[in-house]
Amino acid sequence: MKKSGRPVIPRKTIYRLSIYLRCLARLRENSIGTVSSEALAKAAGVKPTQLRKDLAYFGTFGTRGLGYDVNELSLKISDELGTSSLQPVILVGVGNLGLALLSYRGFEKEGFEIIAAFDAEPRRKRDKEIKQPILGMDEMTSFIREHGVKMAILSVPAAAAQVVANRLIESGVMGILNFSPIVLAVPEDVMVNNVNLAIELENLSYFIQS
Amino acid sequence: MKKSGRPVIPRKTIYRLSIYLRCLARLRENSIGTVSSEALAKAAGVKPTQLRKDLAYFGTFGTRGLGYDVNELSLKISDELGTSSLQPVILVGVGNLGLALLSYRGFEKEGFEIIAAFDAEPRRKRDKEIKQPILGMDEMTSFIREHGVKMAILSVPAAAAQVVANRLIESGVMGILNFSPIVLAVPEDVMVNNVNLAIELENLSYFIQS
DNA sequence: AAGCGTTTGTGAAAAACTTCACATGAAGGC
DNA sequence: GCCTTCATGTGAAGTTTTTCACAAACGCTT
Repeated sequence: MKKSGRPVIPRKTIYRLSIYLRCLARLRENSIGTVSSEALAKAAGVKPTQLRKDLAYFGTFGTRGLGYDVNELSLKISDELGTSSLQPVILVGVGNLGLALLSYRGFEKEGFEIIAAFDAEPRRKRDKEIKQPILGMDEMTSFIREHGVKMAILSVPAAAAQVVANRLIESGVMGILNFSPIVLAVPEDVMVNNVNLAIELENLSYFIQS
Repeated sequence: MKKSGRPVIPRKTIYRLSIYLRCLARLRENSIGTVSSEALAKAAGVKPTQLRKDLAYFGTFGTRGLGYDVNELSLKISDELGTSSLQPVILVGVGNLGLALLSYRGFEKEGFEIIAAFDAEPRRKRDKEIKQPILGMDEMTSFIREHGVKMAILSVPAAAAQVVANRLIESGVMGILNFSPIVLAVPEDVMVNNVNLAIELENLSYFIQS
């Protein structure tokens, strides 16, 4: 049975919807009420037709001859992305990077909250004051189940990544933002997004040489 | 006129080459001398045919019936990516995230070195000891020129990102790894890779809901 | 030295994604 | 109320990327 009449929205489109949403937020801050696909596309770094195609996947919101209502479009994209409700996230691996992510005040504004962190040495001295509790790995599974956590940020060393990922998935986590420099093996229904800084740099360096 | 006989290698392929390189490194650590496209592809999370197509863009290195020599293939990919030589990188914006990146001991191993950081308040008290100098923004341009810096990591607040990017580009930077949550407007010959954590999370959350 | 099993390399097909071209609809002036 | 102007929405065309299918080539065994 097909799940209602909705078309499958391509992964790349979803990615761009997030970008549009941020551009729209800036327009709102500047009290701009209406925007054309041309202007919004420029702000997002894409072509106008692409923006319109992206939106067409889940509705038609524009007014011909005029453009899009900034507030309305924000709402519709937010709705589509399911960003309307605050999602609880946990972080595993409180090293340098993990600690920085914990202190990063940019998530809440965007609809996410890191509600707890886990580390093999939870009581290790850390330079920085943070508000989230740092718990031991043995408490992880029960915490995930109790709080219905569905997403995790993984910033443990490479050697531990797969083991920890397995435990996360067993406990009910469905999405992992992976900062470890290895490719995780996961079941099909689990989603992994990789952020690998060395690869990004390597990538840059290749293209600026040519 | 076509620029020598070399085909243009797609961006995505370059990205995957970096991944293959890391998988090969792990095989080497385990003293594995030969690997089939099937095994390597599995480790990298891609299909075997894709791996072979990717390699075919710049040569043929395998032995039919046997597979690839791990050392040789590592070398060839490294060569292609131009990762053989250490690249100097600067970081701009020493906030939470910037500081974490400075402390991150994963770049050198991969052929990059953050040789200096810049901040509007270079003398601000920071909790952590780091080895790189933190300089003022007024010293940035001369530093870039003197050291022939071609790549920069941008981790300043959104409001400052475009202005700083402009200055980086004027000074000679050709590649920017952008952590600010805005889309930078840059000339065609300048390459920007965006890393936006909120978008990655949003992306995850969308796909685990369906 | 020939045959067998295995794995690469690659043209061709398929799928995914982007861009084009233009008809359609809405707002505002005359 | 009609006409002009503007910008959306969308089928079709184009491009890029992935996957398929299979011939060619190598090592190993006999």
